[in-house]
Amino acid sequence: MASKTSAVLWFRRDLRLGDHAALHAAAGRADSVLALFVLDDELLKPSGAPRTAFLYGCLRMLSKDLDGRLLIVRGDPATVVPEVAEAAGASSVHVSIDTGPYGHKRDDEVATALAERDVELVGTGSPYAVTPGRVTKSGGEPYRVFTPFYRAWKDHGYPAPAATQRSTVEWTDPAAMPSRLPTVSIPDAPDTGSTVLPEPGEKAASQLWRTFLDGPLSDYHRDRDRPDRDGTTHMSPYLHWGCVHPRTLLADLDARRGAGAESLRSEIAWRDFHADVLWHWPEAARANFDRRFDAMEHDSGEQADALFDAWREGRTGYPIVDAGMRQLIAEGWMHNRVRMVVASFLVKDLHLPWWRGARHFMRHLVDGDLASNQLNWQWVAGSGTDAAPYFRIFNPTTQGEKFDPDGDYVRRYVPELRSLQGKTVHQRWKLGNDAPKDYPQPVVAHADERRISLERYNAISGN
DNA sequence: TTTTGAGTTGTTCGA
DNA sequence: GTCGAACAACTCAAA
Repeated sequence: MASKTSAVLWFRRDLRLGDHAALHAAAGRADSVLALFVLDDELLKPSGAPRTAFLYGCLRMLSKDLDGRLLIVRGDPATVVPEVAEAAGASSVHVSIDTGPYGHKRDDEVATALAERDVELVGTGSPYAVTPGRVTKSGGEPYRVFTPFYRAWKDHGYPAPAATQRSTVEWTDPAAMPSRLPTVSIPDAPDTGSTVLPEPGEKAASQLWRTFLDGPLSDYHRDRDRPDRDGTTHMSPYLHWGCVHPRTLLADLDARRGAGAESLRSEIAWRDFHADVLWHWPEAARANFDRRFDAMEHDSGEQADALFDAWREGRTGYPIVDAGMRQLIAEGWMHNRVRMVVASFLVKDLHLPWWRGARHFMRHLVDGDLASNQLNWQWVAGSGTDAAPYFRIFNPTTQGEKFDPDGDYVRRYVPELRSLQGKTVHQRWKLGNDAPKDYPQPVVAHADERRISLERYNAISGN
């Protein structure tokens, strides 16, 4: 009888057991599979407390689903993954492909280190419906514009969800592993202050998705823009850590008709698009995608820092902006429409560089995702793909009146304005002496700042 | 190579 | 209050 073979399944942004291509690959190749997660300080560094706490929660749920058979080690993956593979007697380490700038480099190093021990690093699937790099123009060039990408993405197609095989997988018991491995237990969640996080894990993701399908989906195309309504999926943190795979969601959407399903499908494609762009242009995580914007004049110094603090803390005197910034701190999440409004305010009204805002978002968002975050910020700033026309500058007051027409969203997050009725929360100038005294005056005048932004844009565009 | 149509999410102004 | 036009020019993608 042949000896038993084993493989390692190294979890990263795929913290689930259902519809897991790398798990299938591992189970198809070996008799037993060791589940591994590596606490990589390098990866966790830019992640703020909310995202780290959510990650630890997801790890706890995953470990529970594995009956505790999840090995957690701390260290540099290029060192510890080969150690674990050797200790497990594995001939292959299986992963979902990571196409991010850091993950890609890390996996190259790990693959090299593994190869020295005759262990293969096998990448199967990715956290995207279509793995970045696969959708190209007919000449093989990557897309820079969403709409043609979206058409090609739909033509390319995405695989159907794979059936769950968890019962047929024999999981290796990490308790039987040598003690010299740098194993740790899941750390206590970092203090997230007053931030209330979503329920972590695969089951929570699945339940939330079912609830969305049965309710808000049919009106998603309308309600997704309304921060005062609960019309969005709230799936972003789960998608980020892979508690659910996007193709699982797409399969449900494809089984339904309607504008809501089509609208959400396109949002999922946006997520794929930004990952694809970052795969082809990794420097877009830090630098302007359109390098002409390198010459854009930004404000700096004490005054600018004070305005940045006002923005961060939600005391700009623009209610929809302040509500959004306070929601970010309260929930580690902000409604998408409001993300655009506060981003536009930072860039076009305060004249601060987009990356200052992007960094703040990454520190506080539970769903903080490098590709989506950085490229959406660049979109607002005008330096990204599909850049907004120069004249598309959000008016924070108009946006508030339009998308929070009854003022419910603002009142939820800005207690100083709770005494105001209806949409008057957006129109304090109408109140005269009745305006709340404990809410700040606008830190800048939008009309003036809009003009300045247009002038600065003209200065770099050669007009 | 040239041409053509189009490009997530908006605002303001004047009739 | 509502509505349509104006707001630059350029790049991208595909025929």
